Amino acid sequence: MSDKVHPPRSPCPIAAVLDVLGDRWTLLIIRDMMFRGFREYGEFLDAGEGISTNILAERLKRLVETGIAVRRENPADRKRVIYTLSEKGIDLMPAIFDMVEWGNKYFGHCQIPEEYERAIQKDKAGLMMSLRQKLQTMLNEAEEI
Amino acid sequence: MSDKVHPPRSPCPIAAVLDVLGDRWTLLIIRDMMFRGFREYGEFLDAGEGISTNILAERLKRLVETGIAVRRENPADRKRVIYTLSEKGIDLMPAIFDMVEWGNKYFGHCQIPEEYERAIQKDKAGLMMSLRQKLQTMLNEAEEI
DNA sequence: ACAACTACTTGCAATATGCAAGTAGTGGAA
DNA sequence: TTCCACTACTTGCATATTGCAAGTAGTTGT
Repeated sequence: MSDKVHPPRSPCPIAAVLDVLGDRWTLLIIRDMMFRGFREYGEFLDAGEGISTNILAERLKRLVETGIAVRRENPADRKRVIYTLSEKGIDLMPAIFDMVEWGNKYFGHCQIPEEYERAIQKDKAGLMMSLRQKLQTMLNEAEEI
Repeated sequence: MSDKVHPPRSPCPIAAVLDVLGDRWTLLIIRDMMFRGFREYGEFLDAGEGISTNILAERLKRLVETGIAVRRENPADRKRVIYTLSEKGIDLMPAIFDMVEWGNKYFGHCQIPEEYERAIQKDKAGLMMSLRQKLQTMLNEAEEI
């Protein structure tokens, strides 16, 4: 996960996914974009996971380079930079939901709120649909700027 | 991803998942167990991804420690060690399928065979069910030893 | 004009990884 | 029974990546 290129990987989708998401931080940033609505550098930094500034900057750059996130400068307030999930990023939702469910099942010490768990079990597709819509809206707003 | 413990993470399932899977190799080993039926150290080593021996050994140990895989020595041929996915490991299947689909959609250079893709689109649940059964059988056989 | 804010960079020490080589316990053939 | 190959690892060391602390640059509000 640096600027350097890794040794070439096999032409397998999983290997390709790992080239982008296979580190300790990237998916947490995506999580904060997807579930917590975070959009700014400072928000990601204070997300409570203790990521350091250089790593955050590098990962955000990479997310943009790989087309998972979009970076916009706000002309109305040019000191703020907005990061939003792209379509490609939003499409990670099923995989991330599955990971949440797996983690929730097997790691007792870190579970999502029970009401949220019930909501998933009751209508996962619906939940995902409305979240997707929300993220799509955020993306469109970002594009308008 | 070493023997040392990382800085503590937030109590979020995603963070917990990343503590186990958040590196460049672990998921590839799981993939080989899940889709290719690999079970031995030597098979993983020659899987074509270029993992080095020390990393492979460390990751296998970690997979066992975290209960994702099971390690058995075969009394009939004591130089062979068999690694098999546990229930917990098998339960990663939905997430991995989703990642495969995502990677397949967005990384043109590394797609799964088209017939396989069609099979997924046609009857994903059925595919997963039969694969799960197969892995369950492998796990049971390993337990019998 | 200045202080605070936001998004980064930079330098360096601590960790983790990759590579090459070596070890230990079988098992099978001679 | 001896020896060679095989399998699953370990070890040592160079290189790469990360974490931490500090610093910089552009912007905004006062």
